[in-house]
Amino acid sequence: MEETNPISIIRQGCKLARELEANLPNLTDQHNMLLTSCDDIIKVFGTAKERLYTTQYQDTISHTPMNMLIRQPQESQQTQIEAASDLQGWLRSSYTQAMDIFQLQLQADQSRNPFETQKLGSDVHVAAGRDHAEASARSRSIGRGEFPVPPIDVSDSGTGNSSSQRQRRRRDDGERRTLTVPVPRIGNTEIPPEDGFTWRKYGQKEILGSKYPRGYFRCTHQKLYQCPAKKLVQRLDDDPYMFEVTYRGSHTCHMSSTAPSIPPPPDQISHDIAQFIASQPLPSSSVPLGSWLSMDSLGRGGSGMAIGGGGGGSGSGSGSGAGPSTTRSGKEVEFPVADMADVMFNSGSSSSNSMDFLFQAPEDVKWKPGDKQG
DNA sequence: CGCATTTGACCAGT
DNA sequence: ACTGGTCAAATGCG
Repeated sequence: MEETNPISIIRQGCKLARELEANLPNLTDQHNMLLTSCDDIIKVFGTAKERLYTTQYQDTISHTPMNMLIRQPQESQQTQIEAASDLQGWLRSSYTQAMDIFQLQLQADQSRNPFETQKLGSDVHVAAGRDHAEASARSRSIGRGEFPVPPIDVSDSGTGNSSSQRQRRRRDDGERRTLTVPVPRIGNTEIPPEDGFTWRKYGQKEILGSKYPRGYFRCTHQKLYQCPAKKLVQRLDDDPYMFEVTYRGSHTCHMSSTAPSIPPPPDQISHDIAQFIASQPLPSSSVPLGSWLSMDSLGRGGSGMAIGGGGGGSGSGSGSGAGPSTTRSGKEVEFPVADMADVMFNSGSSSSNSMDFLFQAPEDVKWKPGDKQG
């Protein structure tokens, strides 16, 4: 591409995304075409990100996928932000798609050569994590010779001890992938970054040498699909506005749209959708569907005690837990958008705070770098 | 009532 | 022994 202006590149990417969506009905069966198209879009956005990175956003956007573009409209770059504002929906949905594709490709790539995933990650940019983080992660995992092993298999991990003690699985997923993503500076900054999947928190732990606790998440559908995917989310010590997200395992549940390992019972699907819907602050109808699908993590005002809650003494449920604060997202959107929309808008939307909370001054968002409130 | 989160305890790896 | 990762009871919320 000849363009060098990042915004122009972004526009190009959005255009591609629109074209893709327009042709979506014709391409539903042509996964290769879809992959190619998505890849093109991803590359375009990746290029845009590089431009941004190498020019003026370096400080804030460093390792950021396009969602960062969207998520910090308050300070400088007003012009670009305005120009990009109408693209937000597309960017967000594209980001979600990119993550999906990224996951898919990772899975495919992993099966071929787990060591090459980083290359793919940097290509996709969505996962172009810090080198040192990646390196350290790899040195921790791959360095020990860990490979993706059949997860879920609770039977044992070498020390088949059986007997009465409860079994604890460890390193049931081998591969790790670390990326650094920005904290949304608007809305709730406590919410871990959106990545296109739904996660359920199962633990939090203080990590030696880190100011902030590490949150442990697993796929919401772990049981349903026996999905082994997990992620660890931790705020960076030196940059509290960045999360280091480590993905472990890959989503088998995600593959349900193409090659489901275990098809979920229909009622479970509707149950999931119902829950998903119920937990969403439904936006005004003017907001592109794709946008708010991935927008939820930005502004779910209130909940999201997922991260940083409090280390040693996070007051338990005290936090305005507006319901399940799993990082909901478009993962369930394996269904046609129209269907999803139908379901959603039939569910009785009432709220109309979509973009509003996104761009309102984050004044009541009290970001406490120390957090420990002690 | 069901589900998600919190949190202390337990377990595995180094 | 230490640290990170996971479990599961307790708790809270819708």
